[in-house]
Amino acid sequence: MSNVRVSLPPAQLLEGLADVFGLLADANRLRLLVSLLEGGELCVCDLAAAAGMGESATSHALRLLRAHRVVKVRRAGRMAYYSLTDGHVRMLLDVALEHARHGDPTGGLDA
Amino acid sequence: MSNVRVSLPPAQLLEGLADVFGLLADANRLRLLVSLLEGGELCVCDLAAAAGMGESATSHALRLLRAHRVVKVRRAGRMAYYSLTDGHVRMLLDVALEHARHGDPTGGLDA
DNA sequence: CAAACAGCTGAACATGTCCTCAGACGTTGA
DNA sequence: TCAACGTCTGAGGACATGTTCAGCTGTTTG
Repeated sequence: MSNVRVSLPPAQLLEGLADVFGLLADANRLRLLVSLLEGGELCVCDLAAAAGMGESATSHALRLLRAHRVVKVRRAGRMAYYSLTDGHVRMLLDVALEHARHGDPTGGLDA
Repeated sequence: MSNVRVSLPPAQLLEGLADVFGLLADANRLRLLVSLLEGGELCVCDLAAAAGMGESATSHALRLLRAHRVVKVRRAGRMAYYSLTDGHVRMLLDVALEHARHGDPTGGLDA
């Protein structure tokens, strides 16, 4: 052992960070979020169609994203319109997408 | 239904993105990565100590990160020195940490 | 009102994840 | 050579995750 001292961020911060990354760690949720990033405000059935997933699964996914304040709802009659909450997630999404799209082909990451 | 057309990135890109986020979706792995971000190049036992996890668990985690080209190894005798691969992950880590540390307190994300 | 609609929810099930344990390997030092 | 060391690995089990299914609420329409 080599007496290395590394000062890590507090556990709470890391757990929170891991949670947020966890929300982005699912292709279907990414589809929903990217749809919202482009579409602005969409209802559940449109989101389901866009992401190609069942409406129940979509609802479950949105529930999760909502619980973490990543998306917000506006209810109008029997419709529920979802949109992105301004926050870190939006930025992470932007950054990740930007670099994944026309990113380095030999890029540091595979898939 | 409202005839909304949203053009999503190809499935392969989204899957890959989700995979990468998945790697960051664990507090222990984050600890390892942040340690490497600060420490530069560390051996398994130091990483284990820094992250406060067992050496077997550390090895398993590093194996995963290695398989995805997020970290690389340099072997010297019976030691294995790990370091970050330059790539998207490093940037995502930087961005996320930066904004999580002195980020907005009312921030767009909870935990 | 009744039926269709949009969405929400909980249960059940299948997968996946991450840890520990035990043991293996090659390396180093006595 | 033998034992300690650093690391790696597979098996096993506990736990989390994501989907579907069935049924529910509230809203609009015929």
